[in-house]
Amino acid sequence: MSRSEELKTIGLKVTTPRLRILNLFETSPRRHLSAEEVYRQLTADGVDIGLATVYRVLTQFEQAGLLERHHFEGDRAVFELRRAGHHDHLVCLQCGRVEEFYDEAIERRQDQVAADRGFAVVDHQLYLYAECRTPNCPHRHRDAPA
Amino acid sequence: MSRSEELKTIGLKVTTPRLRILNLFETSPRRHLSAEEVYRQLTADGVDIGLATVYRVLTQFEQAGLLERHHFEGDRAVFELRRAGHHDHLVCLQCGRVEEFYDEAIERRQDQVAADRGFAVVDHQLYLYAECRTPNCPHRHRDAPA
DNA sequence: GTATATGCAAAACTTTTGCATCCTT
DNA sequence: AAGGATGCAAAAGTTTTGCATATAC
Repeated sequence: MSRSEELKTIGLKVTTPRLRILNLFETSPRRHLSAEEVYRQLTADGVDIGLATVYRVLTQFEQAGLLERHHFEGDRAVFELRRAGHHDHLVCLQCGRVEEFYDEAIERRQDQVAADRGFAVVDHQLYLYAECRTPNCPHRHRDAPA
Repeated sequence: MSRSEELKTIGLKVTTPRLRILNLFETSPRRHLSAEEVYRQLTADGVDIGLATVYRVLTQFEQAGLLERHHFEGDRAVFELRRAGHHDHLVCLQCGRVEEFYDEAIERRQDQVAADRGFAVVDHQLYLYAECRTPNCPHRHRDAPA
């Protein structure tokens, strides 16, 4: 499905800001972006776009299931393209890099824990904050931009 | 250990705002409180305190390991007394109530997942967002104050 | 008495909203 | 042509900071 079709499918008109934002998430090496980062990147790419539009589009994409919103540590939300499979996140405390993982056993236990209490899991967020054990870890400090 | 001793242990002077905030977390039926909620509750109790002080003290308590900071869904952070055992959170999507749980199998798998990737888990956050399956769930809507 | 803590006000930062204009269909 | 989308500016909400005063030790 093309990007334009993808937008139409979710009932949104095909506009430049929406296409550029979608394109950014699909091509950026950084998979987790804040609204501010999206705005700065597109502006740097010469796109005439307002920060308010970025916020509106990100929220729309989230509601349509195209993006996932995360609240890692810190104030601002970051967004990520919702690809085929669900996954959780491991955040490196040295460099801030985010690794993704999926563990079937953890998923099953979550459902079980909820069921034991009379609940059914609708969604979940699991973040592991961890230190790299690799000798001479080449990662930059977490505050460094990527 | 008394509350005063607890404060001295972490290198903070024993002041009224700090004692009242600590006392609030130790006695409140609501275990998860935002800065604004702490401020409103203490003000209602007749304590003369500023919102800025609440933020400062909460941050100090977090750094001292007395409180844990959470970013559930939404913008503002909530704080919780760090009691004996670690636990994770199950948030009811009907009423916003937070249930706590601890699952040894999940904890073990988290360590394993990180180890497989060359990391050691320092901290983690796991939130389950779930729907109550109890017939005639008596819970209020999630926006209702508790 | 000295260093720390506080309250208030102002600032900084993130996100949302009002509105006139522009664009998609 | 009509309704939705955009950009800008202003507003709203959360958290931090500057500073004079007050408090703990």
